[in-house]
Amino acid sequence: MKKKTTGHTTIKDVAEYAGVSKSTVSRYINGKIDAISPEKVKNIKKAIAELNYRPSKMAQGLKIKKSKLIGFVVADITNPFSVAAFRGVEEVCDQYGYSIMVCNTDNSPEKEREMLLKLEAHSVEGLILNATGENKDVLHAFAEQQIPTILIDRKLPDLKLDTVTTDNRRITKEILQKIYSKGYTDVALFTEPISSISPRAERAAVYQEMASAQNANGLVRMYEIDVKNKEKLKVALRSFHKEMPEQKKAILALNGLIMLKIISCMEELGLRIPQDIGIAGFDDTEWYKLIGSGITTIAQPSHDMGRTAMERVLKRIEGDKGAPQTIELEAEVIMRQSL
Amino acid sequence: MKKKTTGHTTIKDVAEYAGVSKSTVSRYINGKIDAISPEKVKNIKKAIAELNYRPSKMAQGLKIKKSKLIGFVVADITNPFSVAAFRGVEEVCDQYGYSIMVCNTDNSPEKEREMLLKLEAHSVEGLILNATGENKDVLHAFAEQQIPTILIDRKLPDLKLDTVTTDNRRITKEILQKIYSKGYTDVALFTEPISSISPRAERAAVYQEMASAQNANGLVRMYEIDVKNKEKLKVALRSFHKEMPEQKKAILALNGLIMLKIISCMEELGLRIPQDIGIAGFDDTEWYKLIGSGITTIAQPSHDMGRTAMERVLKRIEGDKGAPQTIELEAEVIMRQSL
DNA sequence: CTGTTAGCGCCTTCAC
DNA sequence: GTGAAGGCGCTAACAG
Repeated sequence: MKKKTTGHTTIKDVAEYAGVSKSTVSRYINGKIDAISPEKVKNIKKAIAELNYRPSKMAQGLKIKKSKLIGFVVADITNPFSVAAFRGVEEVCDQYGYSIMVCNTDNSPEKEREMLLKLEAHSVEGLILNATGENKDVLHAFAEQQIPTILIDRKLPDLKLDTVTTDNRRITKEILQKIYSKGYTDVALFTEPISSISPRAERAAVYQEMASAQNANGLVRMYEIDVKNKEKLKVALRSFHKEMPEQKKAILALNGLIMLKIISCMEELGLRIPQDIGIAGFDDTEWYKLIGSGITTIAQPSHDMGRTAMERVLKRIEGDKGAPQTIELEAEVIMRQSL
Repeated sequence: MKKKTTGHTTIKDVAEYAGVSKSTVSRYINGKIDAISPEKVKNIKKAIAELNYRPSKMAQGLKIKKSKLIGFVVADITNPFSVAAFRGVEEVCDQYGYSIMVCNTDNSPEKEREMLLKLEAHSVEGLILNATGENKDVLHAFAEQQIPTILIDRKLPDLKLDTVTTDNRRITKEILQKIYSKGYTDVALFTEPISSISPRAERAAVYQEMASAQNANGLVRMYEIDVKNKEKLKVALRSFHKEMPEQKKAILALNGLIMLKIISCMEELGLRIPQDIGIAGFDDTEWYKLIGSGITTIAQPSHDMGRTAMERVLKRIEGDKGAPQTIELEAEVIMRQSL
């Protein structure tokens, strides 16, 4: 009956130490306490404490087919959105005893594929995915194995999956209206490549409609920029500033990353905000209010999106077989002085 | 021999479909291909592809005692340091087929304890920990089970564990020298509660030495601030600014979070940087160069710290039994215009 | 080269 | 109330 001092303690050790069978220990672990005689309960409790026993999730999982693992796959962990969403996911995971495997795809479909396969191999019970737009086949495999998958932020139209996003169209319209109502007559959109990323596409579409109706001469000015290429961004910025100098100019930055690059380049070019060009964008950071006199932006409920997504996962795990639903959370325009 | 269309495919399914035994499939999975007749190899490959088979890590893990899981526990996922370090960890994890369970403790020892126990239950093969300073007993349990644990950023003096940090003393000294050499005569330290967090303690200690030697009247001015309490911070800021107005004043912010709060409060108080008070701090963000004319700061090699920590974990997993080592990476002062 | 056997740590009938 | 037995999906000798 002496304590082992090394290696992992198993249910067998506990059983022997407590002088009962493995079954009884198992019952104890699983809370069937009032089906065990009080004395044995006491012994088992003591054994567990002294042996420092922790039931192996792997063994439990193998048996009952529940890993207590959730996969959280983000396109860019560097994006504050990802971190905020993570915290939301985490809150509800903690509450229900789930752990989170975090994967970062860097917007690379290949990396995403690897991560998804890895998560599948690890038997995650649910998946929260900020998708690149590819790997439909793997997602299909998840569906076949009944592993609930929730899309976050980015929709995948042809894949009938639960989705949590923002009301991109409405909010984009709202901010553009505010821009135009401030007298801007030449509004440009700066964006990372849209490819098939739904929020980008939706925002761009609304911009196109509104710009062609309200920009001077109906000119739609969309600049697709590779954020790694600062020089090209500067060229774009300079050319936008130079053309039609008599118009009052503003830029709508399609996400936080490109906003950062724009501000940085404008500074280097000696372009003033908002005197030379007004700016507004998506995503909010605490830093925004400290840049110049504050950056006007759209704050997404990132944290809530994470929470909501994980709550959906939970519902599915609990057996909800309802039709996939798309949940749109409300974003909010925060007016500061950059317009 | 027909394909199952639902549920998880197991090694048994593959074996039957390919007309071989489970052992042979197992051999295939584990790369012992030249110990199998070419024809069977072909059949197995085909079966795996058609059945969409992915070996269960849980079952493998149970058998060979390798979960391919790494626990990454950070005190504050919101801190850019955590994200940068994560990416470093991730890089090497990807390379070696490990997955990462990310846990956020919010600097709460209780939450940390829960997370650690959870990770232990999941049989992580290694642990990278940005510690709160408590839970030595659980860490002890990890050691007993030979689960390599690497401390990152924050040391735990009485625990002889591998540790990856920054040369806090040297770099703090360097930046303070730069501050004093710019003619500042009244330098204050603003910090979150130091408690027993090693980088904070080390930075504060160096500050105390240098301030008592070089501040006017040898005055050491340390303000311990709860970052949640903006009012108290403002009071501190105002009082620091008012006392001895004839001295040239600067603040050293002990980390990025408190820096953010300081800048924000100074703005609200109408205090100008650096005319009224010069500032410098720790941690770097891309935003720093855009605030005013740029914030002078210390950039930590966060990403490398993550990489290095994970590399250490790997060495330990591979059997390195050497004495625990403390690896100090070099930080760097980035001078901008806030001083 | 390949199949049979015996577990890994745990849970779950099924008898007692 | 309790233990013995079987099996989750996989690997690792051990015989052929």
